Amino acid sequence: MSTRERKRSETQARIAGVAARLATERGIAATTVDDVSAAAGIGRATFFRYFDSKELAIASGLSEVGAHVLADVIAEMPASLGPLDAVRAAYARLGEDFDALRPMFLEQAELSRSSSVLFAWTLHLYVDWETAIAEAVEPRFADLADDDPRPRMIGALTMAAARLACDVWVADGGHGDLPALTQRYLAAVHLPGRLDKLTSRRGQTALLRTSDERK
Amino acid sequence: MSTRERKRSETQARIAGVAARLATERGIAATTVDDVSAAAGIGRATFFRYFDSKELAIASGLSEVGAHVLADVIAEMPASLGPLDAVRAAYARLGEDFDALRPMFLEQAELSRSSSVLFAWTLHLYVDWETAIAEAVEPRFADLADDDPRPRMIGALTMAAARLACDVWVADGGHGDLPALTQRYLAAVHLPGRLDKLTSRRGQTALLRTSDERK
DNA sequence: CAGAAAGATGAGACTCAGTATCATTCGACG
DNA sequence: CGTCGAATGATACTGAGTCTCATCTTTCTG
Repeated sequence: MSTRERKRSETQARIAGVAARLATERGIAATTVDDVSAAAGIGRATFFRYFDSKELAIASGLSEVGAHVLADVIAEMPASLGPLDAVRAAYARLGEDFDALRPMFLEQAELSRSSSVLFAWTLHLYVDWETAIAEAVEPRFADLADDDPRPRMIGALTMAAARLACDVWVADGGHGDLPALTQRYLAAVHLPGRLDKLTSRRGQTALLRTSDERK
Repeated sequence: MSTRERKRSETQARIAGVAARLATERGIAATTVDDVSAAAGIGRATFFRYFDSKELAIASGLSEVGAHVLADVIAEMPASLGPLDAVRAAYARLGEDFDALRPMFLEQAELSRSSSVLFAWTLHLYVDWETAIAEAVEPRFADLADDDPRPRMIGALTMAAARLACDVWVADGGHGDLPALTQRYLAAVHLPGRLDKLTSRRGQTALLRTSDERK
């Protein structure tokens, strides 16, 4: 990793961290980009070179536990597990360390739902997670066709389940057992083997078939 | 309905419609709130009394075909259908008239994905749809407990499937058959026939206990 | 190693989204 | 009518997000 790349990712992480901390401390509205930039030791213009919006930086900082960690944990799961089981196991694994993170996690979850602008950006971030999950489970599919929708389906459905579990947990004031709740919601997600039909209609990637055939 | 209420909803619809039209014609960035307000015959301040953000107004206008229509169609489906089947049938029903709407729908779908800000607000709107779907399918559950998550689960999972189908369709340039695509994605969504109960620390909440079939 | 090339940064100016205030107007209702 | 409360429009203000340009840093190349 070159010096340039390392500095860049360090700066990005620092901005996100500062943004999340300030937003947690004083609220989103009271946290200006100037504040974050100054606290992160960068210029205002540089801030926007790293994040498209203030909210995205905050949401990104709030979800450091998110996409990459989850993707890495998924990758570490036994190869014998199927895609869905691997995601469930990864969430279970993350849940083991949850107690220590609970207060922080609750605070951040409440923050991300406190402003509709921030919530919108959080949802936007979830789509990135979906993609990360999709990529992480890809190796667990045998005979995966190009543009096979199943990985993304896994990503989207499990994220939806995890989000709902988190919603319920937050609505309950964070008193419940989020990891267990998440497991139960995830248990409700199933991809039937039938989905194979989706991708192998006439032996090719039927879902994306297509303009060429029609023309 | 009083004059005041009628005018209010008329104004709201007019703003959303104008916002969507202008954004479609000239792009989002080139569409200012002043433009929309002027074209809608209202003042700038009034605009923000109806919508929290420019993007929300546009997204709202783009999705008139959305939540309410879908919810109404779900409600019209035969009572014999279970929640999931009702949603699938509703999408199928909407798909029947799709050919006429296809160009407009594609244009709007591409627009909503053209800007990450607008996309974030679109995702935010999808959550409203999830809620609308959840409410629409509620009557199709027997023995529905308070705070039963199954309706929201139906909403979230079907919206995720529909969104992915739309993504794939848009990525393909809108050449494919979106209604059929949506049906295939929706077919991949299942709530298993028998699920565990959720025990929360706060008490016991029936959760995901039975199949989605109405009994 | 020196200098060029490519990239990252900061400063400042600018547009426009979003908020707050206040006077005015409009609809509901007696 | 006349009054009250809600809706509106004008205005001013803060801050997000964009753009340009000069400067500095890393990397490439001879």
